[in-house]
Amino acid sequence: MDSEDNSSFGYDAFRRTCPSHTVLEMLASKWVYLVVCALRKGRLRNGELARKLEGITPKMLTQTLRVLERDGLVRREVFPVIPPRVEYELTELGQNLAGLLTQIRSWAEQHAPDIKDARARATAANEGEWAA
Amino acid sequence: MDSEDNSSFGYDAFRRTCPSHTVLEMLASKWVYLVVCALRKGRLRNGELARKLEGITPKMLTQTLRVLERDGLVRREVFPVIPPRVEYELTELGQNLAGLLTQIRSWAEQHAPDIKDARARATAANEGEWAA
DNA sequence: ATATATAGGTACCCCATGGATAGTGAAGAT
DNA sequence: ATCTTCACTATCCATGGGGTACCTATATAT
Repeated sequence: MDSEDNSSFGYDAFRRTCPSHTVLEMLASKWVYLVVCALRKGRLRNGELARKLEGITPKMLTQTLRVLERDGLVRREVFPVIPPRVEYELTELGQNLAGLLTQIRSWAEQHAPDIKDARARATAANEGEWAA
Repeated sequence: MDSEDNSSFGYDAFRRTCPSHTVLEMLASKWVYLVVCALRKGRLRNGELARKLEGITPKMLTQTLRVLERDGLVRREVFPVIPPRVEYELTELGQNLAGLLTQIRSWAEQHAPDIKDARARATAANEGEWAA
């Protein structure tokens, strides 16, 4: 009587050892979000992704793409030409996820002002605190 | 000509300086996911959360709750009794987000097997690699 | 012939963060 | 008097996120 609302298949992300927990850990990354969103509308090259994701370093980009490839969300295609050409695209599983992540991203964009306000209020409250 | 698909309000999570980017960073945390999901069905005490979220340490629980409170997603209510009693519940904004995060969690639970398989295949492929 | 640019990625280092463990305070039960 | 509960804090340590520099192999420019 405490598995409650887990979704139909016996998987429960609240349990540390559950596979879905590790999936959640993998998804819990800023760059995973953004890379998946960026690939949503079609395949992109490494350099194109690097330019689109402002502030990502080559290392983090590669690392993130490797994880996504390993987990079957992204497909990597190498063209044996010089200079090298590598393209990345979402798999079907990745497309599926991209829909949800895009919703999160939209939520973040829509509610950014609310959260900014909340933070400002929190800061103000804390600064008032030393007076008490 | 490259803001493309950002959602209607001029916010763009791909830009490092955009408020929505910092919101995404805040959401990109395993414990934020799980705490918000856990609070979805009603207010809970610190200890109840700790028991529900297997593996969370008191420090991470408090830290996560403080962030969520600061950002206006969670409300904290203290009852001045001994021993202390503190309850947490989602704000309206938090409820709103919880719907999306629960979808992600469901997705993780549904597709955990797919991803487990993909990881197994990736590992097998890498182990075959030394033979080539 | 040498130098430079390109594209994608690796190697190395550093520090911030996640995470574990122990401690705090106040009242009531034993 | 000591122990227990509850919600935290404080402190320490290790992991890994993140930055920078470098590498490879050719085509082009000089």
